[in-house]
Amino acid sequence: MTSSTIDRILDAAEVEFAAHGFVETSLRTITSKAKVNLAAVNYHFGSKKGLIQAVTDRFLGPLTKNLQTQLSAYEMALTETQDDEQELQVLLGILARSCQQVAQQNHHSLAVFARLINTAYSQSQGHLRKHLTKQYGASFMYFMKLLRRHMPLMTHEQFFWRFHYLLGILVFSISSSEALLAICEREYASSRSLDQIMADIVPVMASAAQAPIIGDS
Amino acid sequence: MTSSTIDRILDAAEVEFAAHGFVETSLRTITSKAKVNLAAVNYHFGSKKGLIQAVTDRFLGPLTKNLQTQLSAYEMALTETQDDEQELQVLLGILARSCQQVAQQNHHSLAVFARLINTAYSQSQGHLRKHLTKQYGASFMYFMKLLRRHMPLMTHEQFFWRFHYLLGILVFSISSSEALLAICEREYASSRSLDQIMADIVPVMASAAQAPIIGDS
DNA sequence: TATTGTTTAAAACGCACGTTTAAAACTACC
DNA sequence: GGTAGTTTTAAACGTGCGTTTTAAACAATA
Repeated sequence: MTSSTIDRILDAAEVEFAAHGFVETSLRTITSKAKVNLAAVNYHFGSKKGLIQAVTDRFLGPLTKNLQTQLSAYEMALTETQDDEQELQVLLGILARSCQQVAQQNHHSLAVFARLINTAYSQSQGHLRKHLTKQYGASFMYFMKLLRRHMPLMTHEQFFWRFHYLLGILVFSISSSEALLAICEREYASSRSLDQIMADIVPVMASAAQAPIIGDS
Repeated sequence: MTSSTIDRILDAAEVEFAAHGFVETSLRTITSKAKVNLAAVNYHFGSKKGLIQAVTDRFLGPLTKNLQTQLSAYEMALTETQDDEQELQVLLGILARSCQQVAQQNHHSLAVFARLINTAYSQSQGHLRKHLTKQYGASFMYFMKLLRRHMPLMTHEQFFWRFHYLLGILVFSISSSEALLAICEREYASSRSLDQIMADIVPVMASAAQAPIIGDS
């Protein structure tokens, strides 16, 4: 099997990146966990940056594809006269479920995704963010366009901010999910899962989306 | 002036930590920006970890103190028959304003704070999180106790999750504020500030807090 | 089987990091 | 003014990192 090395590197890297982040994970720990020679990363991926991109692309591709198909199906069925509140929750549910389905295939990819978004937005000179929006931005633009319809009274700027407040719920929930689930297990003896979190946040995001506008511009 | 070195280190460290995070900021860049000898950090703070703690303590102290006094004042004036929705916004506004006021004294401390929370919740074996809750947890427990009154229909577990969803809005907004403000400036030619963001998110958090409960437990 | 191209292996390179050291400079007090 | 304690300085130490190199092992083809 020729690609066994590549896959083992990607799997190990995903786990370590999800647990300790990009910079705090060394190629030496990745390659040792993958039981692969150290030089294999640079041989197959060129550099550590190339590996990070390969890891993220592996789930970002399916995620956007999944999102895209679900969104167009949603837009098709939109003409029927339905409750706007309900439609909003369906739309937000699509986003949550897309994340969820990607996570089902690989439990760690979603944590990597959240880290990716967080680091991308944490640097104002966001080359990573620009790369993400250039590569996968179309799907998210599509999502934003559909979401925009449910917040017609906002200006574009107000919607921009509100959208990122909603994104904060999603990203923080995912990136903190491991810690929060552990606390929940210990404190309330309740074994939840990431699926339940993703289901939980949909009505919360919907309410946040519909909150009155106060901004002065 | 004896403590000039210490203060210059703290100031420079805060700026660099806010901009590039803890691990990606080296003592060499900090000491060179502070125009101070490299060894000064280890001399005055013992280690890099000690410096990080000193930087965070410098604003975490005032923040919790500020929060504490505002919360007790809030609790005093609570007996009057007021709109619950309005009181909730006041309470959330206290949290936002506490962050805001700390940020006014030092523009970068709030970004460091957001990074701190993010990294604390990103590791499930969160020694940093436990240290934070042990050191400053009392004020946040107090806040949670007051917030809890506005969500009486939830179980403790449901409240736990909902609280962290709200926290996601706050933390993501702060940690992404620099990037988002830059995008907003470029895209909408609108010069906003962190103060406006803090004011913006209050009604959003309030709506998120009041969202219906769906969770199965 | 010989040859070519691809993958793995072990070792080393250069670099940046946090930290330590030991002497110099400074400060304050007798 | 000399001395003890504190702070600053310059240099080096050891470590771990990403990366490169060179050769060996392997695979496929003729």
